[in-house]
Amino acid sequence: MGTQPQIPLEPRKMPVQARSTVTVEAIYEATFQVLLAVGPDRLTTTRVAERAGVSVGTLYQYFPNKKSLLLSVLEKHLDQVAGAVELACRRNRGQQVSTMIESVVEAFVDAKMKRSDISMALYATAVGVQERALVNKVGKRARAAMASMLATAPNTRFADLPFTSLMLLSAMGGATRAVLEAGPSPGMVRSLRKQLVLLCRGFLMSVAAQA
Amino acid sequence: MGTQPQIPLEPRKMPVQARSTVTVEAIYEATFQVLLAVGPDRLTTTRVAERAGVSVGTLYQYFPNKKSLLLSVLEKHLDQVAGAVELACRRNRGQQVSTMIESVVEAFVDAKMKRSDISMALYATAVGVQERALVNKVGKRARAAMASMLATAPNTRFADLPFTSLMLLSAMGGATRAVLEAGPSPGMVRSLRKQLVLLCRGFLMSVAAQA
DNA sequence: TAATGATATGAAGAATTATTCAGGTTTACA
DNA sequence: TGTAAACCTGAATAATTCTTCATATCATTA
Repeated sequence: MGTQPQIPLEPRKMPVQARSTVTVEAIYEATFQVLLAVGPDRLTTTRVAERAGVSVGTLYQYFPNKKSLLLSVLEKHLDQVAGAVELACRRNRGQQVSTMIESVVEAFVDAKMKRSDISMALYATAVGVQERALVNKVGKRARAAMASMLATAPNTRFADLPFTSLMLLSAMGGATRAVLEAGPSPGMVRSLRKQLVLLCRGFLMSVAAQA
Repeated sequence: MGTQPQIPLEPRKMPVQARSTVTVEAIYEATFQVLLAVGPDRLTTTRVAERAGVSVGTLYQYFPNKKSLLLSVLEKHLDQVAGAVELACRRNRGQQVSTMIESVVEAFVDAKMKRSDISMALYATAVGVQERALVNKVGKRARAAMASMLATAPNTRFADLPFTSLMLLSAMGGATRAVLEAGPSPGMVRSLRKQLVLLCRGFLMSVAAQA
C-alpha cells in the first residue's frame, strides 16, 4: 500500500547543440499528436519517437522514462496558462472588478485556445497522482495571483478570497474544458468568452453582496 | 488514421443467481478501490479480481475485457448523477430561478459527495475517446433537463438556453472537481454548496439582464 | 438424488511495451 | 585535420499484463 517506487522524473540531459533542441521540440510535438491520435492508453514511447522522426533511444536520452515525458509535456502547458493568468492579474491590480474579470478571462481563454489541440490532448494525462500534484501546484500559483489582484479592488471586500479564487478558476476551467470537448467552433469560443465574463462577474457581485 | 479495432464492450453475461450478483458488485467496488489505491495506469484485471476476492476468470465472465469494465463502472456513476439532476429539474419546473438553482445544486453536490471516493476515482477513467463519448451522452441528458426547467421560469427569458445550461453544469462540475481534489473537508463542501448557488444565481441574473 | 446450467478457478499463452546499450554519425574547435 | 564530445540508432531484453480454457464446484429443479 502506498509509497510509489521512486523513479527519476527530471530530464536526463539538456540539449546543447541546435539539432538536439530541434529533436526535443519534435518529441514534445509528437507527444501531443500521438495523444490526440490514439489516446493515452495506446501511447507508446516507440510511437512517439517514430512520429517525431527519431529513434526510441534518442527519446530516452532526454527523458529517463515515459512518465517523465508526459509530466514534462504537461508542465510546459500548465506553466504557460498559469503565466498568462498571473500576468493579467499583475496588470490589473487596482482596477474595477469588472475590468479585472474581463482581462483574466481573456488571458485564460487565449492561453487555452492558442493551441486548443494541446489543451485537449493533455486532459488525458492529468490523471495520476503526480500529475494531479503538478496541476495543483500550478493551480495554486494562479489562485494566489487572482486573490492578490482581487484584494486591490476599490470599494469591495471579499470574505474568503482563497476560496473565491478557487471557485472562479475552477469554474472557468470546467466550462472551457466542456466547450473544448464539444468541438470548439469559433462561434462557441466567442460565446464562451462572453458567458465566462458574465459568470465570473455575476458570482463576484453575489459574493460581495453577501459580505 | 482512426477507426479503432472493434472490441465488444457490452457485459458478457448478466448475473442470474444471487451469488453472482454479489460477485459483480464486489468487482465494481474493487475497481474503485484499485483505482484509488494505485491509479489507472497500474490497475490490472488481476489486481481488481484479487481485491474483489474472486479469480480473474470470474471477472472475464461478466466483462469481455478491461475497457468494458472501466466503462461500465463509469456509466453507473454518471447515470446516478445525471438521474439526480434530472429529478431535481423535473420537480422544480415553474419555480423561481433562485429556487431552481438551489435544488439542482443540492442534488448535484449530494450525488457527487454521496461516494466522493468514487467520484474522484472515476476522473481518472474519463480519458479515452469512448469514455468521453459516454460523458458527453450523459451530460447531454442533464443539460436538456436543465434547459427544459429553466424555460418554465416565470418572468424570465434566456437567450441561448442550451449554451447557458452547458455553462452552468460544466462550471458546477469544474468547481466540484477542484474541491474534491483539494481534499474535501466537511467545511469545504459546505462552502462549495453555498458558493455554487451564488455562482449559478449570479450568472443567470447577468444573462437575464443581457436579454 | 440425478442432471443441467450457472458460477468459479488460475496456470499458461500470446502479445505488447518500456528500457538498455554497444556501436555508429555528426558537430565543435584546437 | 584530428579528436573529443554530443548526438543518434534500433535490435534485443526483460517485464508486465490481458485473456483464454480446461476443469471443478455450487444451485436448482424435476
